[in-house]
Amino acid sequence: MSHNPVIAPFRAPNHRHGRCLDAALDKAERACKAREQRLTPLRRRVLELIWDSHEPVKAYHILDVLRAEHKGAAPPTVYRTLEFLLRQGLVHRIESLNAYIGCGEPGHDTTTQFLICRRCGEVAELDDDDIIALIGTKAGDLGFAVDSQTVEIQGCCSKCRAG
Amino acid sequence: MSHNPVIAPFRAPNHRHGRCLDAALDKAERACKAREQRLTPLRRRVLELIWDSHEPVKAYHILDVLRAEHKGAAPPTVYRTLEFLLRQGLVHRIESLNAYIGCGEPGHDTTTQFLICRRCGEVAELDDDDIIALIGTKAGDLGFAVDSQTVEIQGCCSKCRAG
DNA sequence: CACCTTTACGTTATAATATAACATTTCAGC
DNA sequence: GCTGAAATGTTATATTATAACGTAAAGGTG
Repeated sequence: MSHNPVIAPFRAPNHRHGRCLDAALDKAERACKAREQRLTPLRRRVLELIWDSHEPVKAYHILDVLRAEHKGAAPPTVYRTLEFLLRQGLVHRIESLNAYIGCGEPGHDTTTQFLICRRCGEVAELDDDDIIALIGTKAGDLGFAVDSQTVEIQGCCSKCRAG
Repeated sequence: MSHNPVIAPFRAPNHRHGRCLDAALDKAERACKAREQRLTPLRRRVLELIWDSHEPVKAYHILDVLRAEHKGAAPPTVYRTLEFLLRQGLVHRIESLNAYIGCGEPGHDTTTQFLICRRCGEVAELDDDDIIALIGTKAGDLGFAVDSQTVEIQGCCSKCRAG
């Protein structure tokens, strides 16, 4: 049996988001420190805004918030910061939504999969070795060498189905 | 053993694109006729532009060509036409590229997978039941009901690896 | 510390992708 | 031919993203 593939689950009823957010920022601090990368106040703030929920966040939403906080904010402010956070594996981009979401396991930079609930908008993140391997094998059978995989699964989460 | 999953392969050395294009347009005509949908000259022309290659085509590239051909062309011309072609399953949208590609099997409207060669830009399309099923199972294990899957695999095709 | 190099951020402009809203034309069926 | 629905035309604007160049702050080196 393979290990638990869930990196970031849909929020449980008892989810304490404050703790979740603190943990994410703390992990980010450590990850950056370990790699001698600078998690500047701006970068930290953007990461915090992304972790504000478990839903993907739009670049221009981040920009709106930053603008309210300081005058120098402009699109490059946001996109450069996102670029850094993506490079460090602290956030992921959801291609099918043009939006960004925090990564539950920054160290961990393999390809992951996203479950996107169309009802509540929440996203869960998986790192499922079986999916990765099967896609690799199937592509390999056709002589294709895989660099990366974009796997985004749209549907309805258990909470929404139950509710 | 499962059936051949390849809907649209990477072009073989002997690929005769004229025939390929004609076949695609012909299938489209039939598919629309069967469903009593109108493949108007505009729609047919856009489909033809998309089938002009086996690479994903950008909406504004289509617009540029249409503009050269007739003055009334504007963004809604293209996006509405794409919407029709997508609805009919005649084209697919590649989310990770914001681009559109012809569908090799219009009837066939299950979820498919794309192999995207970063070197030559060509895209192959698969309908691999094993991938679909595995993703469905894994998501189902977490209580998630899958509506649709976006599977886009980036890498290097066999021709580019060989060449 | 003074210098310098690199990295981060500011600023302005513009490119690329996509949709809203309403007017006009065309087509199929009567 | 008339009519209602579908398709297309037209204008405007929203959304997403990058280019290019200038300034400032951080961190290393003598």
